[in-house]
Amino acid sequence: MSLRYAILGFLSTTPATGYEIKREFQIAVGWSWEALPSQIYPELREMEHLGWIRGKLCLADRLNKRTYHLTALGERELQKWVEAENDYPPVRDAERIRLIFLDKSSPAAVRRHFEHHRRHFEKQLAVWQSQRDATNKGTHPRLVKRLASRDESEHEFIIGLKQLAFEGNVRRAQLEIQWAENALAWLDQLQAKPKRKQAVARPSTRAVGRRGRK
Amino acid sequence: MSLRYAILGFLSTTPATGYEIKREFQIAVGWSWEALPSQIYPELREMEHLGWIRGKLCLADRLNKRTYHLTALGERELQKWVEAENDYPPVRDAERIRLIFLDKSSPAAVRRHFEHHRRHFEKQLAVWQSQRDATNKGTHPRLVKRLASRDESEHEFIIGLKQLAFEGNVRRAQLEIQWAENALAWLDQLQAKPKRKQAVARPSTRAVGRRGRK
DNA sequence: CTGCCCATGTAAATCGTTACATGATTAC
DNA sequence: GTAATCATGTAACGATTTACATGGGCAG
Repeated sequence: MSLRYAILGFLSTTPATGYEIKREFQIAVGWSWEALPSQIYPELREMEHLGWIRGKLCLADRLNKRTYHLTALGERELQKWVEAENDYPPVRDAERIRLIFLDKSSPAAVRRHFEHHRRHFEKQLAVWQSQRDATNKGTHPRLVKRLASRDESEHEFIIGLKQLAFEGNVRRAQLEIQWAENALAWLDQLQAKPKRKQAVARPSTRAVGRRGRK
Repeated sequence: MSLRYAILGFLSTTPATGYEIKREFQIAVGWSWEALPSQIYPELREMEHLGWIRGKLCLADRLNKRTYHLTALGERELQKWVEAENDYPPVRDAERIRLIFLDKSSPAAVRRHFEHHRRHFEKQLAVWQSQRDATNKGTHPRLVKRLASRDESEHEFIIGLKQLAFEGNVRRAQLEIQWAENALAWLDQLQAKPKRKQAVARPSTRAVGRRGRK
């Protein structure tokens, strides 16, 4: 049911069409909720039916374009939801399951696993960083729009919350990259001295924390 | 479709009944895949039908108890899956959506949000730490079982992978706790000097990294 | 006039949750 | 005997993905 509120939040900054929502929600990262048009359009209909949003047909464009905006009820419902205690989803991590049972595979296969992991989070990091930086510089377009309708005295608070959100996302991606690099270093070490019983190399608990990024 | 392989991996260490699988998969964290009996039992049936596992009725207990073990085909299918490139799930983070749109709420409501976040990950941390520690000390029961059937020369590799997995989970939980504490410190600062325009407190990018844990 | 982006959907299938159901065994 | 735990499910619902469908506007 979170998709509903993610859309509602999006519309609380500015009215938008289903297509515009689709664009933000389809970009793999950046927004914190991904969804496809086949879910978005029915959800918009449903919320209009509930009276949380209202859609206006833009005959000006002669396209079949509907721009939705929040109603007073929709605003209240959004407010209720954001203040409610968050319900954390169950842990489901296929990457970890794979890693744990890769112990019958070659080091090369394990290496591919970590390299893919690193690449994945490097891509995410780039997106989160650009959002964070735009937020810090005050050029984030959606943040700018949101500030426009609010009193100056509230700006510090509004900006601060976004900074925390994006900074947290950056940190998460950095952690995953560091972890993968630490794991790759461990593999290097294993392969370098393949048959020693002495001085066993274990993935060091300490080394993870150091910043060894190139 | 990952549930199938999570179960398969579980059974690759030791044969088990649906109920035993259910117990591990129901514990909120600890295992990296949560699932309920209503999903597990049908999945076992289906995999038996596919010939990946085989179930034996334990008449000894006079209970309707079926113990499943991997077939050679099942082992191959598991191996294929773990080596396949991981497919990362879409980003869906209700916590972040809430945070971003909490900007019309009171600082007290925002504080509750961060405190709940910290509590949630402190609980997770306790579980992951106990698993990591048991792995490091060599007392993790499932790891011990897995090592038993494998050649001594493989042990270092097998143990190392588990350590990496659990260490990564510990780090993730620690990151979330640090982040929440940093956020709470920012709130404190905001409320301490409520109306100054000078020396604006922003959620510092630097402070997150420091270790300020009690 | 072709291909791309705008713009909106529907239908079927899959994956996961919630609620309910049943009976046997074990500890008090 | 009665409550907890063992042990296995089924049915309905909800959320998400995949595949398919349609048509207008605009640039080359």
